Amino acid sequence: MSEEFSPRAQRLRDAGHKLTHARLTVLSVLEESGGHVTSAEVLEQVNERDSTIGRASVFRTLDLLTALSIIRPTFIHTSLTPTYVLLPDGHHHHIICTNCNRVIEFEECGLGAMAAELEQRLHVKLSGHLLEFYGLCDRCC
Amino acid sequence: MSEEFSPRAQRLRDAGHKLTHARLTVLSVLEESGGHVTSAEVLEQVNERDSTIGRASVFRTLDLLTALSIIRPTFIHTSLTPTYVLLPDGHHHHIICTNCNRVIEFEECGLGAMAAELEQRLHVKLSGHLLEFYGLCDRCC
DNA sequence: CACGCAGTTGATACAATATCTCAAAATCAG
DNA sequence: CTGATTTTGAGATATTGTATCAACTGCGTG
Ligand SMILES: [Zn+2]
Ligand SMILES: [Zn+2]
Ligand SMILES: [Zn+2]
Ligand SMILES: [Zn+2]
Repeated sequence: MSEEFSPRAQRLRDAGHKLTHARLTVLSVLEESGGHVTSAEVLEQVNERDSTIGRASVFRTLDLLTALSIIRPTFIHTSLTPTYVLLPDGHHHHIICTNCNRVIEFEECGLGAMAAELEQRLHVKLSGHLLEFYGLCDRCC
Repeated sequence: MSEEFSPRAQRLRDAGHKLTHARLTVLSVLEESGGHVTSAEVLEQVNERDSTIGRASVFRTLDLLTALSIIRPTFIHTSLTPTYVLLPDGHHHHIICTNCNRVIEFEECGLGAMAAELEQRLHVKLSGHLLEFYGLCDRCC
């Protein structure tokens, strides 16, 4: 009986990567976070669960998950630390307040048609997208 | 007779900021770059034009321009350096190849209606957006 | 279920990148 | 021009990510 892995872990394996303890730990931290976590927060959470996992592996895993379009780094406020979001169905959408840096997520998106058109016209194969609006939130208007 | 400034410089002034030499230099570097420049590239270009401008001011200006939705940092490959793009009419769109990290820009976007709907429903005031697709480019398919 | 190899790891030193501090300078309204 | 205020620049410092490489591990094979 083969062990059960999360769908995202399966995607890692299907892409030819090993399901190591370090990778599974990083992935579970990301999955249990509310989204928009910085690398420092991921490092801290990973360390809480298993302090033997090295920093380098955490960064390597974040890069790997990014390459597989499982997560995506975005810049909210400082240019120094990106925050990572999961791309649950391949996409993610939010509004960033340019005054208070609050992030408002929203779900709906009608970008399927645009993606299909781009794929055909530019001969690319798209696996996800991120849509960010900037402006002032209701508190800052 | 008042000096002429670029529309983006005017936006800075209108928002209550001074049009200093450092800020105008950073802005002109960004405007003359092709877009997708890293902070290191901006620093280098600024330094070429006026080596007396300090690093701190360049970073401060990048943050300020970001807050005003004049530019936007995005993450292309390494997690270490964001690249900045101008938001010419408030928006920018590109496709990032998750294999070779090539960036393909495209112009068309039908997000005006979505922006209007979000403004009304969430009581926000939007000033721009960034749309990123991820996938494989034509060379990597 | 042991074997073995390629992929992966972790410790540490290192590199790259951004922020802080504060006296001095520059902007710009009046 | 003058003065109130914002902004600057140098460099030390903090933060964040990478390189190196011997040791280890996942996992296919038999
Ligand atoms: Zn706000
Ligand atoms: Zn979407
Ligand atoms: Zn490519
Ligand atoms: Zn657009």
